[in-house]
Amino acid sequence: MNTTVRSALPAGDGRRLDSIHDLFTGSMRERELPKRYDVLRPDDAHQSAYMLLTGYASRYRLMSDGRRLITTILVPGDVCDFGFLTNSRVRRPVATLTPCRIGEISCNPLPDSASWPGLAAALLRRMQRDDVIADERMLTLGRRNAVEALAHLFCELRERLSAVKLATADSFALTIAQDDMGDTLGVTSVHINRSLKVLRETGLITLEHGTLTIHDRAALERLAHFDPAYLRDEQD
Amino acid sequence: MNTTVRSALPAGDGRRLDSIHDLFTGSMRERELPKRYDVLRPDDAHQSAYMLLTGYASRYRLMSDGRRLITTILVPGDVCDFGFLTNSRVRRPVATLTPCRIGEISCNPLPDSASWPGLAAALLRRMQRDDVIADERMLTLGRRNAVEALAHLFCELRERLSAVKLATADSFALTIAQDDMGDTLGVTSVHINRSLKVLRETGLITLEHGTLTIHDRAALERLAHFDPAYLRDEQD
DNA sequence: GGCGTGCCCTAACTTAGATCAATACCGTTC
DNA sequence: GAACGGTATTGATCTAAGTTAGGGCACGCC
Repeated sequence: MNTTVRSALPAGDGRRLDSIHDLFTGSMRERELPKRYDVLRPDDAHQSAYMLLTGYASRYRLMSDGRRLITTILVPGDVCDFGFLTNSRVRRPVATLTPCRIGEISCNPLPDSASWPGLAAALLRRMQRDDVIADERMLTLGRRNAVEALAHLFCELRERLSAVKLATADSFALTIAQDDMGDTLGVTSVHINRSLKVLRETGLITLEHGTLTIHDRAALERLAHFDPAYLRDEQD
Repeated sequence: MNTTVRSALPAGDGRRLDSIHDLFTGSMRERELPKRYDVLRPDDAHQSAYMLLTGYASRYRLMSDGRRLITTILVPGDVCDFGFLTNSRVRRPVATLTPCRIGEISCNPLPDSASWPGLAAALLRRMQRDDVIADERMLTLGRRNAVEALAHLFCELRERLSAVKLATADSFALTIAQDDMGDTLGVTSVHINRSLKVLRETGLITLEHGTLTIHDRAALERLAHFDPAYLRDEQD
């Protein structure tokens, strides 16, 4: 159906499409993007589907007076936006936070959801996972203080990066600027800096040369009220 | 597919299923629920799909120490949760904020998405609409002050209720408690009360006997940085 | 080498919103 | 009609975070 996913794959292609990985690998074009590059601009048509391959990117919202909020931090393996599934215009801008590599597939010869139920289910699960991540972020924005917020962000990123083999039990590359962390957690970069100092002085973490090291993960998770359950892909 | 939507409708049913309305009307069972009733409890299986018919309900998140955030306010016509589309457990609790009437349809003989592409597309559009509403709420939580937040909430509710003929150009029934507004906007009910007073004293609104009246909608929208575009169902 | 630019870090002061506490105002129920 | 539970309202005080304004360091560029 043209409102969900367009025409079917060229017949005889023979590929299995049961996961998002299947969808991208093979047909995707890779691009290197600099820091602060706009991947999706509001009101543009969704021409392609994008997957982040390396680096950090963000979905964000701007206010007319310059206030900004990063609504989602994207890590490698994440689909930049699911708007390509409907024939809509871009509603949420997406931009890189660091230099990135992204994979792009054209929207036009997109496989039909009906003939690839496994893919449709995988897309649905991903969308719902994004939703619970968003809910958790809302809880942070509305009810956690800055130190808890930062702790929670670190726990969440570690967990998500760990799922794609980019984090160990206690460390990962964190190259996001403090300004961007501020816009993610709804505070100023000055206050991010202060809160970072608290976490450092409590001995919970160190952050240097773009690497975050967690010294006491249990304590950090307790401080953040972090429960990894919401990130687990329950494939029951 | 059992991970997306289960078995097909009994053959020969003959109904068209091109909208969410089609899905519910006919096969749904109606229930009257009191205020503060749990519609969906975390970790339960999704047995049914629910649509709110009258009243206000909420998706929310709790922290172990009692802090709460309402992540979504549901108005009549809204689907309580889309988790029923996958065979997952309830991840986000849903509860009524006022006495409500809801429509319930069993998950088991749910129509197959493949045979009802119009329905699948409608569901997808609804989910994406919820996402942009969530993003806008995040902007509120992270970057708007309490008066702006309240103004924005009122503008958004008016717009959404207006789409289902439950609001006029300048008024609608607002029976949500100040406590719940606080948990929606990430502030205390005391501060909601004070911000409400500001809006009243500025002459922008009155709120009495459960009815909100907007006296200067343009001014309220300007104050809130409200742009109704994100709510419009662009059916291009 | 000097200079700009983008981050990081810190301090001093201000403010939005939290907390605590008291009173008022319902609509129910006995 | 009294008693009660839930909600709204307001005041006084406190605090987390904002604002403003620096200085520092690393980098790429002319």
